[in-house]
Amino acid sequence: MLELLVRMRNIRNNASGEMVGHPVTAQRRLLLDLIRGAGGHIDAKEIYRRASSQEESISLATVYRSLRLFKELGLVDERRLGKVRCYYETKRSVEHQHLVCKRCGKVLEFESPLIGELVAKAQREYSFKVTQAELCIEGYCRECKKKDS
Amino acid sequence: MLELLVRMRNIRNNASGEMVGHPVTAQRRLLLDLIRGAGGHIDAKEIYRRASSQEESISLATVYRSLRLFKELGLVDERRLGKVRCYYETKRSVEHQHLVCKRCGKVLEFESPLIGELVAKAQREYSFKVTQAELCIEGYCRECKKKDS
DNA sequence: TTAAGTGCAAAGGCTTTGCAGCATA
DNA sequence: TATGCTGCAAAGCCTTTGCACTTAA
Repeated sequence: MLELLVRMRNIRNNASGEMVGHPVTAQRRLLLDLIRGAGGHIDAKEIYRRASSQEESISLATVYRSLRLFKELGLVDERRLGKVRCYYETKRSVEHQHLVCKRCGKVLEFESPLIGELVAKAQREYSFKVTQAELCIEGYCRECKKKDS
Repeated sequence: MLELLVRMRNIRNNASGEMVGHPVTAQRRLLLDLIRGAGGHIDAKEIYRRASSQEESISLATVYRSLRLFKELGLVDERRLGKVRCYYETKRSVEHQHLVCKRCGKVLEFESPLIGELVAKAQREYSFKVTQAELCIEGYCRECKKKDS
């Protein structure tokens, strides 16, 4: 946690080239804590709901503004899973992808070196500079598969 | 084209088990034509813009309702590329994925058998019944890469 | 002290829906 | 003729923004 806050405080260069920081406010600390504690796959509304219960006056606007900042600083990843909503999770060292159940909404994590190969292929064949690769697999999880049949 | 309309007309079962169809209206014909003619990656607003120029009174609601029907009938695929918008394209035999340029918005198509392997792995390891797999790669295309550096 | 963050409320963009009238089969 | 599609306008959902006030450093 500490290192994230340090990173927040020392990340920009101002006009004179000095390193200047983003103030570490109580709200930002709380939100980052919540996202880290959520273990991945939490959306803005749920972050707001949990934050409100600890800090009644926090606003949804602050949640979105903080999420944008965290993204820019590389502290969290934003993923668009399923239909509409964005989900957030703190950045992890190992790349992973998601399986989303269309019936119960459960999100499973999924890892494979093949993703890296796909990215490499895109770079090679299209001279494309890849900044992000997202595989979203939709379907039905083990339990929901049974229930439906 | 013809076969798509036939499909639309004969796709449902009513309460008595007879096949009944969705009426083929002028609007649906026009919209399906436009989507097929667009060669992929067209969004609802653009579909509406083009449709309006041929049929002034058509409404955006009809565009969205038709898109939903086409999806349900399996006539078109809906893909969420980049940040927010959905793009539509007529269903093709070969599965493919997309590379989206963050600078100019261009969408490149991308094919690889590795996707199939990933899906197979998900099914195997998680007992997951996969209905859709979408890989969205973001980054910078050849031209924009040059311009930026 | 001062640049930057915050809450609030309003607005924005995309998509869906209620309703009365109209068209397809 | 009867089911169900259409246009219109309003609403819904998620996200962003303008403004005046407050706060971290």
